[in-house]
Amino acid sequence: MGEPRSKRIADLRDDPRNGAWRLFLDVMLAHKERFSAALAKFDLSPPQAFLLRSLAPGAEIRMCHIASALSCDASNVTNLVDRLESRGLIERQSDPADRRIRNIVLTKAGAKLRTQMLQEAFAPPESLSALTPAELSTFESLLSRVLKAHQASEPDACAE
Amino acid sequence: MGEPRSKRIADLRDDPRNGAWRLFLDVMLAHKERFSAALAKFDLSPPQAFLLRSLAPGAEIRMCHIASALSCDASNVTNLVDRLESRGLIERQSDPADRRIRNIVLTKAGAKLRTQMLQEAFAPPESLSALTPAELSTFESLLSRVLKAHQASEPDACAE
DNA sequence: ACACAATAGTTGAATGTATCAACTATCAGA
DNA sequence: TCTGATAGTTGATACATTCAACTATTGTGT
Repeated sequence: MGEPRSKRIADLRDDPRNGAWRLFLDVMLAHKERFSAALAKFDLSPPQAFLLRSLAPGAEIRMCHIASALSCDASNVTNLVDRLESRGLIERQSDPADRRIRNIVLTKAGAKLRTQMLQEAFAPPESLSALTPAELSTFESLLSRVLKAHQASEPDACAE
Repeated sequence: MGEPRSKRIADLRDDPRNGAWRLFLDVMLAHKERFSAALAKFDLSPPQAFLLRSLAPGAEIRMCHIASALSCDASNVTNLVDRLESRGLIERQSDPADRRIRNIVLTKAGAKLRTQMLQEAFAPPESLSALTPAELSTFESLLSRVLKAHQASEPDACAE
């Protein structure tokens, strides 16, 4: 029990990942306002927007995969899908091979709204222009490696 | 009206910021689960956690500044502060110089819980270790410049 | 002083999010 | 065929979020 507390604090301070992650979260927070404002034009909430983002046009995706992509409960997905389906943006389709499964697909209107919404709400922020094209490329490659490292450590929550 | 649609799409595809921002959001999404799980131990919701994070121990901060830091409505801050105060984690203090203002401060219990919570829920993810210390330093500096560029373009919402 | 606008914060209503437990239906394997 | 796992829904509950309307207070211009 020499100096456990100050040692622990020093360790945390010295972790070179700390500052990077703190800045990551701050950048995230900084863009919440622009994001919400852009979504308001489409009458979409953030979770609804992320759900739409996860739907590739022309592709079908199971609800349990949406839950895993959004890291949320299955019943939450039921709720979100209900709202978007009632607006005619998506559709539930039954899977002929497994009748438990409901495949979600974009409607024509949904695909159109999704494209516009992605361009406005998910567009890169102006502040990214502070980086040169070379720096952007570096930034992208670093993020890509972080994401891959995460995916390698964490298997998909959904079975199959 | 030569080829407006394909030109627009090509422009978007060519924007070097696009891939970087998409990856940024994917990294954010990827860590939602770990974040929520860590917060569950403290019975805190994400907004409550970000509110606590914005409170420096020993410092006082106005509610309108919290609203601006969290990019949310003032009445939402009232709501969040109510909950945290009822748990004894923070306190409202009146400002002697301006009686409209309520300054928020951490209680002793709040400061303790905040420290533990920051270390678990806001700790850098393991996936950041995929980067070398030199790369982490680059990553941090790039994020810092993006954040600064944002702050330069957007003045604080709160007066003063 | 006075009227007036701006600011800080609260309240109540309305809607959406999120989780949990309990449930139905379906599939897959011993 | 029994059993357990999986996909999804439902209802209950709590919290988040915004809006409009409101009180209280401060600052400004005349």
